[in-house]
Amino acid sequence: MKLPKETEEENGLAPASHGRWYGDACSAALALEILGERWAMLVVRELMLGPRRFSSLRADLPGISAKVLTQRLETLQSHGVLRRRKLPPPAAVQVYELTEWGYLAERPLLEMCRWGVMSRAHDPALALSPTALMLSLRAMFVPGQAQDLSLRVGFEVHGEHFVAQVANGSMQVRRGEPGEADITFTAATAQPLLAILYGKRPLAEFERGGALAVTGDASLAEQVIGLFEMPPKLGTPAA
Amino acid sequence: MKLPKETEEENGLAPASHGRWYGDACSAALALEILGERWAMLVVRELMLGPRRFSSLRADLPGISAKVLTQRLETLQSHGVLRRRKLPPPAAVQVYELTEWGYLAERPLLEMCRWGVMSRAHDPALALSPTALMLSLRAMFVPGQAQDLSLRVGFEVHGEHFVAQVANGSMQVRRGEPGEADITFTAATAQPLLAILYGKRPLAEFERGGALAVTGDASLAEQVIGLFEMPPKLGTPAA
DNA sequence: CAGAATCCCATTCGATACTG
DNA sequence: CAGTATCGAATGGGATTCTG
Repeated sequence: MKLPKETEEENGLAPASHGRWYGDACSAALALEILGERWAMLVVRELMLGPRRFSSLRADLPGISAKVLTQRLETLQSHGVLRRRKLPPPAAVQVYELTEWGYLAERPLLEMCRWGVMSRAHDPALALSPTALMLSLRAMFVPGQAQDLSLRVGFEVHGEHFVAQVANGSMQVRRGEPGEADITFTAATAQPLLAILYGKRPLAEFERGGALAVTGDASLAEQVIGLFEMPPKLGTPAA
Repeated sequence: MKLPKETEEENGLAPASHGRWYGDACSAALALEILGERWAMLVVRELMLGPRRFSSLRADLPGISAKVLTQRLETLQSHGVLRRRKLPPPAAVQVYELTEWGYLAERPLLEMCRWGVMSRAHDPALALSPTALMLSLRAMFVPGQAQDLSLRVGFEVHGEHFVAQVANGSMQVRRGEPGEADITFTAATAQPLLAILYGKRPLAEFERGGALAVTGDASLAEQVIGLFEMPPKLGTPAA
């Protein structure tokens, strides 16, 4: 145990490639070992809606350093959660992309979302990346409200475009160009969208203030808002 | 930031009672802040089937030190995930117990289970606490297989007793005395149970070896085994 | 821009020892 | 039994710098 580290740096796959290990057959412990490391699950979150570049990831993970991001990407790659990929020649940039298994981490991630939002310590006023916002939509989506609804909702947040496609009581979210949607919400930050979708604040208030624009079939707005619901607060009030 | 620590130990509830903070409105980030700390989610796991004592927790979390367990219990309590409770006079011992919100962490926990088990790095030969075994049952339970089944399955592992109650296509697990069940599996460790329930190894093999005993209506064993299924392996093989 | 390499402090972990 | 106290070692991770 006190060997001056010899054959421990060579293999990026040993029992624990970063030194800790629960020694527990519980698969949750293994998952925690991989996703529970600081920043790891948030990196996965940022990749959940498609491949991203290093600097793009860094921009949406406020506070992460280049070093730590590099380390996490390496570790996650060694565990098979993501891979490094070179885009074909015209672009020729390098991106990080979740593996099939990595994409399946959406379920634990959304459950963490739903659990965390029940805490009274949750503060929606903090910064929220476009990807995190779109994933929160999936977390707070109430299938029952969408049984006979079929529509495409566009979102443009901080210049990034997404489409939420509602059909057969379920909803997918993907990156997509504007114009594909029946109704589109445009905002510079996530906050006004949080306010109207989850806080159920009147849309007009934010449209007037210029914080939020709605284009397309605006009559669908109320139905869209009805698709989402936040769980009740249960955590400790503040102490 | 360099103050000789004055008003920092007093409040166990500051913005971040242990110093790190993602500064992210994403509720998953908050959940990670609380449950993503080393050992935290495993402590919650051990409490998931009912209140436990300090030494009992420690015994089932191989490798945790008293110091770290104490710290985690404090932090989790300050976040409202668990509470410290004194049992009524006859017993008068102190136990830790999840709050309502704490119990709701079962969903993220089970999703982590289901995700982690898809890794080829998952090693079922490692130690598994009785509680972790019982929760794995809930994680691997396939509702479809139990539609018209109604029975109570008893488990005795390492001297601890549990009952899995199957009805209406769902299954609850709780601590319970032997004799409440239609069929009971008894084993000293979790391994033989993992082998027959998930590995679909023949029951007889372990009964003969004395690693596993079945009492009650043994004809139900096959049906019980059919209730559970492991997801396919997807993670990196080993490198 | 995408990292790799350094530096360095603060935190944290785990082992051991101690206590009501 | 249920923790507390202390200590040394390891690690984490922020900032900065350098490079292809």
